[in-house]
Formats: sequence, C-alpha cells, structure tokens
Amino acid sequence: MAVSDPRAGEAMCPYRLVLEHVTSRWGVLVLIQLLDGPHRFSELRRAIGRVGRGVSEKMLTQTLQTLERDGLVHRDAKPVIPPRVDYSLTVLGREAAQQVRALAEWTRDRMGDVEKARLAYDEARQA
Amino acid sequence: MAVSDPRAGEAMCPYRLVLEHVTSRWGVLVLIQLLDGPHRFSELRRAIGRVGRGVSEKMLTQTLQTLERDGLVHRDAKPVIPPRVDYSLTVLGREAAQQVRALAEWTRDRMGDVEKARLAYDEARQA
DNA sequence: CCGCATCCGTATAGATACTG
DNA sequence: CAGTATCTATACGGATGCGG
Repeated sequence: MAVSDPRAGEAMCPYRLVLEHVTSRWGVLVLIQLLDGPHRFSELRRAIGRVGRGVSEKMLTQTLQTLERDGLVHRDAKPVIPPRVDYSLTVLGREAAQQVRALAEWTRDRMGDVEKARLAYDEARQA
Repeated sequence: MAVSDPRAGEAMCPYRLVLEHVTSRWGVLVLIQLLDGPHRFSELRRAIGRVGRGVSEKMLTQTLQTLERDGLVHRDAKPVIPPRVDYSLTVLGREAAQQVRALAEWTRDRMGDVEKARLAYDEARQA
C-alpha cells in the first residue's frame, strides 16, 4: 500500500510503515520541498515537477494525506473560492525532512562514485 | 521501476534514481542489516523477515543487484557447492546505510507521536 | 541444497479525465 | 485550484526451473 489510502495497512511492524511513508518516492520530495516553507498544492506539484518527471495529482494527494495522518505535514484549507490549501511541516515533520534532505544531498554528492560503479558493473557483464 | 532491473530507468534526474534505490522498501532494510556485517543471501532474507513480513527471494535478488550496481553493496560469490554468496557494504554503501539507519531509528523513537497524530486524524473525520 | 532467473496473478502505483 | 473517479501500467509475491 505504501502511500495509498491513509488508513490502510495493518499487519506489519508499525514503524516500518511510517518509514515507508517518509522514504516513499513522493514523500521524500514533498518533505524536502516543504523545508523551504509552506506551499500550496499546485506549488508543490510544480516544484517537484522541476526535478525530473513530476507527480500526478493523485499521488500528491495520497502522499500528503498519508503524511498528514502521520502528523508530519499540516494542512490548512482556507474556505475561499477558488479553494486555497497550504501545506507545511509540523515539528515532527521537520525532523524527518531534515534527515531525508541530508540523505538526498549525500546522494547528489556521491553521484560520481555511483556512475563509476555502474560503468564497472555493466562492463564486467558485457556479453 | 524502483528496484527492478538494475539497468533500466533513464529519463529522470539521475540522483533521484539512486535515492529511490536507497530508500526503496527493501533497500532500506538490506542496508541497515548489512551494517551488522557481511551476510549470506539466506541470512539476509531471514533477518529481514524477522521484522514484519519478509522479502521474497525475487525482490531480495533485485534489490541486491541494484545496490551492487550502484556501488553500495559488494557481492562475493564463492565457487563452492552448495553455492555461498556473501554480501557486504562498500565504503559508499556504509555511508548511505548509516544515514538510513538514523532515519529508521528516528522513526522508531517517534512512533508514539505518530500514533497520537493518527488517532486525532481519524477521529476528526469520523463520519 | 543454494542462489538466482522466469512466468504468471494480483495488488498497488501512477496517469488522465472529471467534479465542485 | 484542490481533490476524486476511473483506467492502465508495473511492482511485488508465489511457484517453478536450473545450474552449480
């Protein structure tokens, strides 16, 4: 189930579930982006879209709902027309986001080594 | 594609791809487990199985191949019968694994807050 | 026997079209 | 603009096969 329905998903060591929410494909990117400060739904979508291929509306919704239910993201829906919803990190969410960002930055810094390893790997099993 | 075929998956900012490998469902658990030291294939499978629902052989194989190709995991196949294959972290992999473990430990520590948030969330939208 | 490849069925991720 | 319904693609697990 991963990031799908916020409620689903018993029958597993509960902390692993939260870990999966935090490390999920879009969860990672949402958390990092929200470290910048609050964002509207579309802002998030656009911001994430800028790096590689973007999120679909559905996945962003699901991800946000899951993170909100876990208490990592705060949702502030203003009753105006057109609707305006702002998302931000809770204190808990900020702690998680910082760790996730550190991991993301590490990955970027080490990309060179990874590419090199991949070349070696692919070359080694060149048929 | 996530953790599937080690080679697949162009058309995306490359570091995000590595991040997905590292944070993938089984990648996380493999990396953490290998911080303990080298493990055989079956040892990994059993060790991971102990927490919640375990990995299938297929997914463990895929995960290990992907991580090996990224230069995070070292594979040492001894030409004996019955076959024995030992997996261990590379220097690069150890760096990643430590960050991942930190995140996992944070998650365990904060489970209480998460559970509380979930209760509030579920109660708030009690139909 | 163990590590791993492959085929298939199913659950879930994910894209697109639609609603208020 | 924010979110939902519907449909398709794919990740994942299970069973099977096979070489060492």
